[in-house]
Amino acid sequence: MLPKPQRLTKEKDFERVYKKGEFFAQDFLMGKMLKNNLNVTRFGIVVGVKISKKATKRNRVKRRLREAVRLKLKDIKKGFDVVIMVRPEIADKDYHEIDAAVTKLLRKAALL
RNA sequence: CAAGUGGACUAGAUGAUCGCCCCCGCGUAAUGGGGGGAGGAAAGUCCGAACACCCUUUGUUCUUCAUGGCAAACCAUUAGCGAACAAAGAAGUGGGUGCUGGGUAAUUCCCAGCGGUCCUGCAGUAAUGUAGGGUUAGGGAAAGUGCCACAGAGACUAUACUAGCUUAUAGCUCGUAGCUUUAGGCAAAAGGUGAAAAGUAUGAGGAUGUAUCUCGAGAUGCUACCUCGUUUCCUCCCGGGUGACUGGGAUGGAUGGCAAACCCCACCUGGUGCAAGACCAAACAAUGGUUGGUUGCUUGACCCCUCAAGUAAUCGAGGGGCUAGAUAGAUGAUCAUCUGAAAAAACAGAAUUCGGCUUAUGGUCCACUUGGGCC
RNA sequence: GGGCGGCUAGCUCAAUUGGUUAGAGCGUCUCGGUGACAUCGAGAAGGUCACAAGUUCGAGUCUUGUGCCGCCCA
Repeated sequence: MLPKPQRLTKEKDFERVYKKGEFFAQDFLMGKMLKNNLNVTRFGIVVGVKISKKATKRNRVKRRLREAVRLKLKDIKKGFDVVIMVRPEIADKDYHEIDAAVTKLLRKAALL
């Protein structure tokens, strides 16, 4: 799990990133990012019902994504709000594939 | 051995690294230390309750009018039978339940029983009875309405097509007799239709009628009606049972099915739901809505053990235990080893709480049923 | 968390208050027609009425349970 200050929690924060954020994508991952004028980078992870109707599978995907992001936190540039979204193919991927995709995604966004 | 049904138990272990949530009367300048951290279904939301607020009624107590002064502000309301506390839910538009007794906070749930029904065995000529097992939404059809397709003559006010008897009429014929046409009446035992044919069924004997077969007579099958025996249901009487029901007897009687068709009867039911509600702050003249936060939030119809009551569901007493409480939402990720056929081993993620029901599902064990093999 | 609705042919929809063999349009296939195609004409195939159980003589229709899809409430 991410430390609490580095989570995106408020509905309004998500709305702001959705409307004004810069879009990028890689494989089965998508993201939007926006400067937040803080000295930390905050992450929000969105896994919708379309990924799977089973709550257990969605939770598994979210945990793996968070873990992949958490292990890279100290190398990530500070001062952004990032929302990560997923496509349905992620349901069959194991942790190592997700980890590799997250690395490529963050490099593409120039956060890493 | 295989399959099915029912029941009980279980839901990987250990270690390493990196993390998250809650608690601590452990501790610090800070870093830290310790403890706890998803399910049997957490699911579906099909029921029931707790709890909260609102509505109505009643009772008790307190007060005799606090804020504000009728509106420029996003919306609504704003001067009155006021406020607080407690108890109750009358009426039944409507909704729900429906054999009996018990359990429970309560139920459409659970337990035990009664009746029906199905299967197997036994008894009997048969109807039927009886033992075991399964299953059962099971009040009322002599309160009323409605429906019963197709087929069939007729389908609940029964009914006359074929065959039969009979009256009238007209025709053929020499003819009072015979045959035929048309109209009406009688009769429900035969034929054929259907889920059902008019309403208890069945056996024996008599009797009547009829169909088929062969040489007139006989044989076989069905049979109105009568007698006797057994039997279903209704009514009444006497027993048994808390009761649903049931045993015996009597004279009298015979009422088609469908209420998961309308309906009738009996009983239950005020409404909304933690997105309930409460508090703090912001804004407003005030209150509410609104926005942000706190709370409600986990000690509870709780769990475990022993003894007692009860056929059981369940419950009484004693002892012990504390077992998630999040809020973009924790309870994890990766690797290694072990058990294992397989650890990528199923189904699946708490959101106010609890009790049921239903559905999904890996493994182990037990009981029963069916089938096969061996002795 | 709470509330509500739907499911019939490949697609879009019917089925008259339980009744005989579930229909229509589009689409598909075959034949005709054309040098070939379209339009057109003729014909045919295609349904576990979402699934299961029950009530009934009889169920797409009634009852109950299940599954799937969708909508509403901050």
